[in-house]
Amino acid sequence: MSLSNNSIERICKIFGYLDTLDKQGTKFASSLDLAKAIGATSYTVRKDISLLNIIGYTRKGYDVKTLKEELGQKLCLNKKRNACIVGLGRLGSALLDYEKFQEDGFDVVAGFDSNINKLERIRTDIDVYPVSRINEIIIRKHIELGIIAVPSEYAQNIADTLIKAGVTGILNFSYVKINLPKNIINVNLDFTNSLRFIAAKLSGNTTNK
Amino acid sequence: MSLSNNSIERICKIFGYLDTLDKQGTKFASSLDLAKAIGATSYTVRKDISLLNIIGYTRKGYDVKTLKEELGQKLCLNKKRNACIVGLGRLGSALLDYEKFQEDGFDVVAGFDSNINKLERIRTDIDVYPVSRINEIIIRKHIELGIIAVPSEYAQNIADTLIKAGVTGILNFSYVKINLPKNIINVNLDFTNSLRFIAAKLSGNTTNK
DNA sequence: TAATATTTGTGATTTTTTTCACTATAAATA
DNA sequence: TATTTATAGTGAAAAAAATCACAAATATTA
Ligand SMILES: NC(=O)c1ccc[n+]([C@@H]2O[C@H](COP(=O)([O-])OP(=O)(O)OC[C@H]3O[C@@H](n4cnc5c(N)ncnc54)[C@H](O)[C@@H]3O)[C@@H](O)[C@H]2O)c1
Ligand SMILES: NC(=O)c1ccc[n+]([C@@H]2O[C@H](COP(=O)([O-])OP(=O)(O)OC[C@H]3O[C@@H](n4cnc5c(N)ncnc54)[C@H](O)[C@@H]3O)[C@@H](O)[C@H]2O)c1
Repeated sequence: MSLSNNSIERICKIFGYLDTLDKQGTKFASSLDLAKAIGATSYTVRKDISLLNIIGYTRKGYDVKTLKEELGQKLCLNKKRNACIVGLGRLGSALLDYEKFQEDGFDVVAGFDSNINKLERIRTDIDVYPVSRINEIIIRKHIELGIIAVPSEYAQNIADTLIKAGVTGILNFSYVKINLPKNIINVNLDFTNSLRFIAAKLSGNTTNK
Repeated sequence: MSLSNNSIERICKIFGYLDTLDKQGTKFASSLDLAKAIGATSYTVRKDISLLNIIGYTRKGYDVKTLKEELGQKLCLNKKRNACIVGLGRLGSALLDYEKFQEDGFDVVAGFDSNINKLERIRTDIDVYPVSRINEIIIRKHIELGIIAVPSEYAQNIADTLIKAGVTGILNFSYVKINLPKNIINVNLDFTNSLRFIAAKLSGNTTNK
């Protein structure tokens, strides 16, 4: 099996939308329904799904529950994974209390910060620790994913620490690109770049593809 | 001029990195330096830049200050734009106090929430208002960009309200895709999808392109 | 000054991605 | 039951994107 990043991204969105549909009690969804919900075309959706050898039903579309199950299986989205958040400032503490991660199978089981006072003051159900304990806790709690919400100048260092401890996936909210071994999967979310993208498109001297 | 979304995204990242280089005092950057910093190849970077008719210097690369200025000009990233945040909960209030938006030319000039108690309790330098005043304030403060951080079920409604008031760009942090007229530019940032993407790639049964 | 090394700029090529166009199928309807 | 309609599946075509390859330019070094 071999999917492009674009296909993976689309399928992840479809997966999320199927969850919404399922909770609403919707039984079937056509490729066009799915396409609209994720901002793609129906051809692309059908191609993506058929790349995974999943089939739908003529004149009905895809069975919501089944498709979600199968997509989840093929992309390993059904398996729960443990995550931690490093940097419990404004953004990190918001993330720490975002229950949806858990609902979606990403269990945030630890938070880390370098500021001991902050650790004492923080109110949350999730265990929080000083950064000095990253290695120990990641191993003990089998943490696979690291979410980085420290000031950008420390992001690379924290990433290195996380990886040394065994984390294999990193979601980085700082605005620096971190350099990682290529077996580590990494996504950078820089909100400023999203605003820039919007501003650039608004300026209009670009295609709209 | 006509740039693909991919090119725009890369250029936005380059723009941000040039800012970092400039602050460090770095004078020149080669296409390879830029490529590494944004996770692309040097060819692609050179193509992107030359699509904008910007030229570099043989054996030196690009002049950091000049390139930043020119990219900013071509993509309208130098112009300041006013933004507002709707939904001042955990995420929204973190965003409200994120100074970097302002440094990068995005002035967050208003926050809105439906909860009056929250508005009274919130501590921030930015003016906050009840949602009933969205229309009035957006017009009065010339707000072009709306950042949506309300619970997902209200996101579409808030988007409609923002657009009616004149906002033309939307950054949506909720997990629903909002439907918008096509002259409105919109980016959805769903963190769960980023984690899913990482999980899917970790599972390994995908290409690494 | 000559030789060398580095880096841009870009047309050509290759690869990837998307879209099209059409068949097959089965549900709904007459 | 026959007809119509909606929708999946998919090879082929088209479009888009990325990469290559190399000439041109100029800084550096010998
Ligand atoms: N606040 C936002 O809304 C927002 C928006 C976009 C991006 N970000 C990015 O997220 C990151 C955090 O931003 P923030 O606004 O939450 O900052 P913040 O200053 O509120 O919080 C940073 C936290 O990291 C901790 N910290 C500092 N160094 C550390 C280290 N070496 N190890 C562990 N913890 C450490 C601090 O004690 C603090 O609690 C930054 O990289 C920022 O660019 C934040
Ligand atoms: N907390 C996070 O870290 C996080 C992470 C990813 C995505 N999100 C998304 O961001 C959004 C906000 O999440 P949150 O955790 O900050 O939620 P929250 O419950 O802490 O805050 C939501 C805020 O929106 C306000 N609100 C509710 N309805 C409103 C309306 N109609 N108009 C204006 N304001 C309204 C509430 O009063 C509250 O202050 C959600 O869509 C969530 O999915 C949050």
